[in-house]
Amino acid sequence: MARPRGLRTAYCGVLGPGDAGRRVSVCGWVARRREHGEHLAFVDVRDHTGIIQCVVDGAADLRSEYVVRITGTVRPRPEGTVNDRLATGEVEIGAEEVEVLSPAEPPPFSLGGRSEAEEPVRLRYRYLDLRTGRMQANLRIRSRVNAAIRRSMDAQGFVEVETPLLWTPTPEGAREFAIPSRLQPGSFYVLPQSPQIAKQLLMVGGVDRYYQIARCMRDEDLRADRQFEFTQLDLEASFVSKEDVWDFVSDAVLAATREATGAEPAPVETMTWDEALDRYGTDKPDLRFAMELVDLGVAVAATGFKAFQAPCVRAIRIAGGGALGRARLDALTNRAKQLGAAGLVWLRVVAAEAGGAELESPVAKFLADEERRAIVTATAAEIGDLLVVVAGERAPTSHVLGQLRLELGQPPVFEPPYRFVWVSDFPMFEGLDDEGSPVAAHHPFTMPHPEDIDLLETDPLAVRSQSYDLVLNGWELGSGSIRVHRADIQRRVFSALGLSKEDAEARFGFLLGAFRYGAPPHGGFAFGIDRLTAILAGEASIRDVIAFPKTQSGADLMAGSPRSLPERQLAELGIRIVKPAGPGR
RNA sequence: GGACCUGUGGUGCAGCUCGGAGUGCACGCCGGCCUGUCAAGCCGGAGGUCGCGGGUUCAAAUCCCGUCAGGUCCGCCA
Repeated sequence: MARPRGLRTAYCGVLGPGDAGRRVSVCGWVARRREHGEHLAFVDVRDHTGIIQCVVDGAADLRSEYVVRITGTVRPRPEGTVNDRLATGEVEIGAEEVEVLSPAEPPPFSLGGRSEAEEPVRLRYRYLDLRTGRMQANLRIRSRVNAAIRRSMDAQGFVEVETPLLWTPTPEGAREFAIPSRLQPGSFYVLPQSPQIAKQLLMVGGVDRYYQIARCMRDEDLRADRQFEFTQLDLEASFVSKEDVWDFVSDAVLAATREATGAEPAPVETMTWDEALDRYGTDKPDLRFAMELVDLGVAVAATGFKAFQAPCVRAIRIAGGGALGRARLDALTNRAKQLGAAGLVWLRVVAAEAGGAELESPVAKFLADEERRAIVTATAAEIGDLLVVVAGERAPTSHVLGQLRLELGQPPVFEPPYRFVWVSDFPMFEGLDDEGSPVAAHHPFTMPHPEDIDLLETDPLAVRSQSYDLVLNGWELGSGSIRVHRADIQRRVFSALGLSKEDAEARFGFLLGAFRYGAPPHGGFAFGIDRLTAILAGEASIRDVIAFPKTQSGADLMAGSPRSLPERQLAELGIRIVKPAGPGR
């Protein structure tokens, strides 16, 4: 707690019996008042530390949210009037002087009430919303998360370097925000979607270990976990392996978790992308709950049941799900189809006449006795459970079951425990573009897996990369990779991407130029601080850990952005509006 | 670009399925009373374009169409 200065000699929320007898001045907002005629009034004063009851002998001409300075003597409350629901409930201030520093109109919504206002109202009056305990706590958690990350980076020898916000357009990746140049009308800067290229140039520049708590801007659609502008811990280091990068980042996120929650988090786990897909049906597994995907390939290898004659047959076990009714099961089937499955087979695990478990299902008659037994064994199913089976190609089958797993079992993202996991060995390329060329899964400067480099020319889709994601409770916190630092490998990657030498030069010329002058092997990472903070603060949306966030349509309900610009300003920038998107404001 | 949910005094809700006078609840607000309250209490009062536009109907908060805003998600986010 900071030492009180200025108009105050004490903070409201920390006064206790030990302060009895002290003459103090507290400053804050009137949270509530309880008046008893002209002889007695109770005024609850709130600052960022909490609330203290002040007792005024006489009338108190105060209203909610008036800003006041109250001077008086701290005293124990009279017997029988202690409020044990209030941290300061054992004491009160006998007010001797009440100063109104600033009167206030009644706020549009209650700041300490039982029910919270809806988000549009909170966002319109964000400066009031920030006064609530929830937002005060969230901003302070965020500050401590940042501080813990900075301490960790500093202790690991990282150098904080700022990179430009006015950057140059890069043709790949997320849609960029464009900034018109006044001095060179018709030319543009862009706001960085990440400092990716800048930090690689810092490695060429011999910085060795760089980090930055960096703002990034992406002009893509918004979500609960995505804003136009967001903050990430961005880092890059030279002469390191991916395990080194993992150590750097793990230290920072675990320190932040300790700092924000006071609890000791489990070490960060590791898993390959293949394993994540097979066990959880997603590249961002939530390890807090089981319901893992079980492969039934062996169990039904020789089946006569057509639906199970597929390259991949997998199941999830829903403990106690046997009680689900027909309507619920039909809904589950429809959901699976909606997600792209050909169908869904459900099997209830019931007690068998001969003892043990047997399966009850519309399709049970198509399965041989030993197949049903093998399924029960493979899934470790118990009586009363429900098994849900999907068959088809490996990736879509896993994705459908992974999604069903989340919809049936996933707790809110912020619910402890905090299960961090590194997911590594992503494929280098995912799918093909319109021209039949592979598409980079991470970015084209990602180093291929050393065992797979020679597949670049023969089987590019089978090439694994040295990239990795950090996942927490099913949210992707960030991603990184060991980068290509050698011209020959870079040429082969570009070639695999269908990029000619000329195209590569035109798109990434200045980076490739830098690499000609001695680039150290390097790798790095970036993770979203908004997302990490939201989870640690117990929030399901990053808007609640951002002071002034935007709505899903990209509007700032308080400031009124975006808006049109005066004609004069547009002319100066050499901009003419062709199609007004709307009436403007 | 698409799917779904929401929109009713300042705030949070109910009313909508089955159309019948802006009906109701809680909080807040204004005034009065009240010397130990703490979600203070008691009495009284004010406050509404039922998001907006159109349609159906004798009659629309309620049914239909469109639209705007907010949210969740898909696409998108190398």
